Amino acid sequence: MPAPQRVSQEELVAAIRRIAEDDGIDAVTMSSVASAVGVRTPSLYKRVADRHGLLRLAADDAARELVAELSGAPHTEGEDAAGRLRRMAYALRAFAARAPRVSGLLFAAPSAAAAPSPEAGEPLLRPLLEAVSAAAPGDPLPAARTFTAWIYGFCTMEQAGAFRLGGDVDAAFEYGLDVLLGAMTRPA
Amino acid sequence: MPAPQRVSQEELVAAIRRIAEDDGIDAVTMSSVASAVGVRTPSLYKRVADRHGLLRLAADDAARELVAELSGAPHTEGEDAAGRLRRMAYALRAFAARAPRVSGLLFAAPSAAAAPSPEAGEPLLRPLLEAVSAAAPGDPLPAARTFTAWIYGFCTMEQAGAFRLGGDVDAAFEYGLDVLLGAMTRPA
DNA sequence: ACCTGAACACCGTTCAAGT
DNA sequence: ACCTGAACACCGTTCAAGT
Repeated sequence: MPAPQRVSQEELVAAIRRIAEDDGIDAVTMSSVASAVGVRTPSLYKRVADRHGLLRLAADDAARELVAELSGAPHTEGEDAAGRLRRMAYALRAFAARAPRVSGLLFAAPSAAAAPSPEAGEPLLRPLLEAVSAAAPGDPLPAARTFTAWIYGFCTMEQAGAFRLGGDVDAAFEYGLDVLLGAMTRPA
Repeated sequence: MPAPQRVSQEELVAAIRRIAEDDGIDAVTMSSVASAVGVRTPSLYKRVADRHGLLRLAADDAARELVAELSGAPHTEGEDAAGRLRRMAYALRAFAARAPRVSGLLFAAPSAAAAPSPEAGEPLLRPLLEAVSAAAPGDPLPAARTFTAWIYGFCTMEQAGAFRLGGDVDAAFEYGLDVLLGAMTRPA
């Protein structure tokens, strides 16, 4: 006798992300998620291949949300490529601050199986590469890699509490952004 | 009746690091480490408060090793601060390539309890900060944070296989290094 | 002083059985 | 078609007992 799904995808993803942000990635267990959505553990295997699948669900959802934010922001009329990159950098950092646990999954998942699926990750990388291409003369790849390495490293370290020497972290972010955008837009 | 320790600190740390690099951080369990050094699980609690303590042991050891390499390299006579930073960057990247799993612990441990202890981490950060101070005019903190964020992000992404678009990854490293050192040594 | 066996509460995962 | 109870092999951790 056919039976309809008891928990929606939205409920499931919301529960995973809530647990991740409240109690950490390690707290996202089959048990905790199952009991959060009111079901027994084995039922989750109908939705997901294994525990990493739960994390990928959260990562994909975060990627989708971030993509929506990046493309949702109004393209100011006279905005140049450097300005677009700057806006993206702010959005990425704000997202990392708002959802530190899942945003860690976006760029450096504990396992490839917990990383966003290629289909979810690609729309996140593409606009970044496009903006770098538009801003930097010549080969955009080294510039894009420098930019993403820096912003990923900065947000990760900030969220990990690695900036322990005091000082103004916002100012350090601006400094880095200025350095990178300056170098990219300066003709080689 | 007093009894001497059965496994040396060196054996213990070596086993942890070997398991971490061979099978991943998740494979560093009380059980796997205990059986690798030929002892029962509960015995490990004489050496370490909990599982994160095992990871910290590895992280501290990696930090010590890296510090030795950084300070061991011969100070070329006429070397300036930018040259010293460049050498450090090469050393960090080489270490990340050689010991990707534990080097991940160095900068972004899954938990603060698994991060290097302050005493082990400080000698790693200090020479970096000093070199940046010597190279960059003005406040060294933003410059140092930009440098460490970039190099951490680059090495992590490289080791995670995140640079999937082909191209010359070495060239991207040189590009980023040139950009950052150039900006730091240029007067503001 | 160090090590151990036994025990506890917890995991992820599988699978036959229920509806 | 989805859900479940029961079972399995595995964790981390504690602690009283051994030497």
